[in-house]
Amino acid sequence: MRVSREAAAESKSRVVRVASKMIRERGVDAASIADVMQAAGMTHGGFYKHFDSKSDVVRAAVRFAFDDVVQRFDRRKAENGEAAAVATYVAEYLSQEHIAQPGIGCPVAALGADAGRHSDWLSGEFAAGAEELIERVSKPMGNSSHDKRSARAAAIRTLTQLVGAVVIARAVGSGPLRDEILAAHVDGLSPNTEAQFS
Amino acid sequence: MRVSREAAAESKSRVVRVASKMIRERGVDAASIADVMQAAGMTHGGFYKHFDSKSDVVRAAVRFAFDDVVQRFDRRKAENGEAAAVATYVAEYLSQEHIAQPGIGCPVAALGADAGRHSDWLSGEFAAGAEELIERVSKPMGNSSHDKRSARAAAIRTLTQLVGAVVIARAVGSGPLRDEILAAHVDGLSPNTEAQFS
DNA sequence: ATTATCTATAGATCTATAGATAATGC
DNA sequence: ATTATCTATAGATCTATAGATAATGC
Repeated sequence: MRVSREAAAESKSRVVRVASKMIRERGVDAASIADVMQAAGMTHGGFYKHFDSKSDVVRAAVRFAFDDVVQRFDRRKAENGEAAAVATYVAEYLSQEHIAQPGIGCPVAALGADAGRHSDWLSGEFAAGAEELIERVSKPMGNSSHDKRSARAAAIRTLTQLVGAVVIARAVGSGPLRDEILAAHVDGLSPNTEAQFS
Repeated sequence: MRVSREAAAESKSRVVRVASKMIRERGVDAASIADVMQAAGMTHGGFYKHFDSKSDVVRAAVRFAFDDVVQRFDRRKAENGEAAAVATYVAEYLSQEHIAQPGIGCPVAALGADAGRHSDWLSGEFAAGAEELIERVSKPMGNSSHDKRSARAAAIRTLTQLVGAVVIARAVGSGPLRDEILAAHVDGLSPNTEAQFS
């Protein structure tokens, strides 16, 4: 059952999309090739015409996740400006919706620990993705050379705080503690950061 | 080859200790019972006289990890007081040693994402562990009723920031970005928090 | 003729159980 | 007699490969 080149390319990108969601939901190890391929509407034997190994699709899936997040940010920025894009990013990041839907959420919060364990072949994607996020969050914070340095450090702290908040909020399960964690950040995230945005 | 009750109890706690380290290093899924038992000096068949299932030992291993962290903190507190204990906790948390040794480090940074995925049977341990950490970090921050509430929120923000910093530092692999992330926190972690400590 | 996909399977690994063994503890 | 540990294995699952099939694209 051969299909056209176009359809084959669509198949491959569908596998990446499905893998990206399933891996963020279940983790790298628990997302099996057979499950991914089934969710993509194919049998698992066909997988190896598109990818050399599972690592290959995991890397592609992580890159897809970062691209998705970054493109969403850039769309916001084009519409409402940088400061508003950052504010929206933060608000959505700390929302119950994001907590409940890791499959379409931040790859760092969902897979950061997995990347630390597979750093030999996976951390490259995370270094690149983190760099793109740092640049975007730091830009509206400062312009002079000194400002740029401290803005970069502040952006890093904002991002680590967001990631930590979502990781812990998910880890403790649904309940008052989760809500308290989210509220502590929505109300009081990085006072220095907010000041610089205003 | 039966052993004494005492020796059997020691075997069980050795399995928990070994499991706690291996699970933090490899993640819940990748730490197999056979590997844990072998590292504990036993064959894997013996496992099921001590535990009903893998979930059982994972829960025990997570609780052991939290106990370890909390006891270390409380020892410091008894020696040097609460404020110093928090400061040391933060400094050690953000150290290269902690990044390099997840097996003996914070269970939230190592396993928070795993807990989010297995929230039905694992998040209870994380909720309890996180609560203990929040109490300890918030105590030196405020005493009056209003102070207590805001101190608790500040403690939560400190903990999420630490967890996020270590998760991302591990995820990006060793290199300048990792060092920059750690430096951004060692230099400038939670200015509001530091102010309240001084 | 090439190749995207499918069927089938090899080889490894993982959780869990069954039954044997041998030392403890009543 | 009880039981902690070991040996052996069942049953499931996972990555990867081999070969067949059928539609594309030269």
